[in-house]
Amino acid sequence: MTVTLADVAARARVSPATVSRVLNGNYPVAATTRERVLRAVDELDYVLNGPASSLAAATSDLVGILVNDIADPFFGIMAGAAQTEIGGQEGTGRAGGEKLAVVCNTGGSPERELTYLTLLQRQRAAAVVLTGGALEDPDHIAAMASKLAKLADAGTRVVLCGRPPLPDGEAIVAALAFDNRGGGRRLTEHLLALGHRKIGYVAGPAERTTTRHRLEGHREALGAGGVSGAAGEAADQELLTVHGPYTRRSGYEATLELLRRAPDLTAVIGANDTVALGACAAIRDQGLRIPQDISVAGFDDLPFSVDAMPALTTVRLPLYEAGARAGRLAMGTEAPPPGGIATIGAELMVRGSTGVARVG
Amino acid sequence: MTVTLADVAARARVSPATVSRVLNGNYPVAATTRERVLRAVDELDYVLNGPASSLAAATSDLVGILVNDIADPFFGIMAGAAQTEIGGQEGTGRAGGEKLAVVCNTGGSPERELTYLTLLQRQRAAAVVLTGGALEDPDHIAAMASKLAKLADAGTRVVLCGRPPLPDGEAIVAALAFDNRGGGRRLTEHLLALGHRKIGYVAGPAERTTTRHRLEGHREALGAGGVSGAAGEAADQELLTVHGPYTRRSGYEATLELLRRAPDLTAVIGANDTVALGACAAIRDQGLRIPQDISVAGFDDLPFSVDAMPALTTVRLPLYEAGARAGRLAMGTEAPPPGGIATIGAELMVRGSTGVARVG
DNA sequence: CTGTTAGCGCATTCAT
DNA sequence: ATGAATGCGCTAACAG
Repeated sequence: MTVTLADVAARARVSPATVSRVLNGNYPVAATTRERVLRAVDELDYVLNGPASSLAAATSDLVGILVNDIADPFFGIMAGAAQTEIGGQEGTGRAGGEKLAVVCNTGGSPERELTYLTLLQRQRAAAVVLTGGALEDPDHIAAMASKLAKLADAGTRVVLCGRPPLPDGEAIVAALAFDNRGGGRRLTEHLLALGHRKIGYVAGPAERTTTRHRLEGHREALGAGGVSGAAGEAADQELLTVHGPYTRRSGYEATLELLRRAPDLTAVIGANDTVALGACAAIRDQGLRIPQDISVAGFDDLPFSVDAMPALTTVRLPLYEAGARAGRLAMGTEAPPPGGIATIGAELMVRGSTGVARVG
Repeated sequence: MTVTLADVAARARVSPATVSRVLNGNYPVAATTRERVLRAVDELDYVLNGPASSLAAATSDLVGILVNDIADPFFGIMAGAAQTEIGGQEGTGRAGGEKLAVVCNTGGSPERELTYLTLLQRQRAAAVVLTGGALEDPDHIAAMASKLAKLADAGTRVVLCGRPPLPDGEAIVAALAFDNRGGGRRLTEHLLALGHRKIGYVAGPAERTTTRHRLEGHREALGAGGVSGAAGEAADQELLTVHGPYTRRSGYEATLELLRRAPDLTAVIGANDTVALGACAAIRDQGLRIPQDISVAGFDDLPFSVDAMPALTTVRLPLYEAGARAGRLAMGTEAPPPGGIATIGAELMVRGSTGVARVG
């Protein structure tokens, strides 16, 4: 029924072992023999049996890329870059040594994150790339650390991309972390320099590393700027912060809420660009102008941010480069950074959505 | 070293077959025995060997979802929906019967599309979902048809989502096609009703089904509206059409080109929303207003389209619903439509970016 | 309901 | 450079 290695061997008048060797290309085979075998492969339209191959070799060519939200270009860009790096070597059309880079969407659910890792472990994946911020729940962190350690034990290469290293990060090949704190700080410094003192902050989901780091950078800048230094002002800051998911809707509603709490607001920072666009919509719906009445800033610099009117001031994260590097790290084609940890810079992009704070 | 089924069996004092049965849950096992086995699984921290399992059973739990561009929410939304439907049954944390839904990014390259299919075939994937428009090159169509037939032969369920059926579509389980032609027609009818007669069209990549169908709908409406009926006007239409990739940049540059060719243009249609946003930027950079001077419309109704200023008139495609349905079709949990083919409606969303055509 | 037996298709020793 | 033999870990008949 289905063509096997033995069939190819018979047709090429060689032993199965020889066919295996030419297919895997990791063993010397006479040129004429190889030719004969490849011809037989084509003629029979043979396709290697992956499971059998993986079983015998005790490793597979599967590489998993985990993302929190596949519909968000933030992850799409990183995942696409990693996948290009991993599975990009334009196949021969035949059965070569290509890796199968696949992306798995956890939807931000910690359970599904663990489930996917188990599934990948079950497949004896060659590598796993985890992208984006992590949940800060202690139980989940422990479960993840244990799971990743087992994967590493079984020979799976683990790479973190846009995610800070785990407490006990021995198991991982490398962690590429974004400088969310620094980015957040620079963004707020920019607003302070424009004279803003009442700055609303629509933060991301609570208990996520990304959310916390960006917020910490923001408050760091406020403190250094003397805005939240005085007693009583910490509570004020709490008042000016609202948490929510990374959606336009969250940005819209949180901004309305902030405007209600503090009508004298002169600027709003969004957890990311999508949230910031929601904030823009809310502000305009209130009859206010951007940036004359209220400045708005985002985070990530996704492709559409430059298209907003006015164009969005934001913090650029080199998503493609980070994803590509993670892909190479997973393949073992790039040396890990010293200590296994690298911090990736975040660059402030000043555009039209932020301006001098209005007076009064 | 690594824990196997036999180890679990020994610890639970049952035969390997029994362990296999409780793990796969597709065979009656005494409750107390099952309990004992599951305890042993947990104690030993056993994880099923996927390749071995797939080899013995001659099928795997892998489901591939192919997308043209993972960084584009158009695909992200469909893929995410399909993945939720396929791998969504919140795992027990242990090793259950979950399917592994994975998305593969072809980047629009026909070679990579075929390579991924071969890789999936090699893994003996349980199902494959192909999303988005297809390339119309005859060679590629033939290669795809042949490859899909082989996959189907090997027991892989093939589902098309947002892609028209293949010429000889016997092999596929179902094809869910978007009504791109109807959507394109209604969009242009809307513009004609507003008095537009000179309509620029920034089309998608040539030789793609999606591009052709949307364009056909557009021209159908023009013909019915008497705009391109007269002789000589066909050439005029060619002049008003520019092809390019689905990018903002393409929309921007093509629009500048269209404006150069026909300064009396009163409307521009983008191949999709991203392209339309690029068109908006170009128009504004020329000092023109939307929609007073020029109307702009897109396609897809991606989440950000409503955030443009003014909000984008576009054609809504129910991407999430289509993806979810494709997922269920792939799982076999939903009956295929009659004839295996279903056309999914495209709804016109009129917003602020289109208005009455200026006179003169 | 449970145990026994046989492969699944390939990679890899060892020979030659 | 090639062939022969062995086993990877599991599922699927069959018995019982």
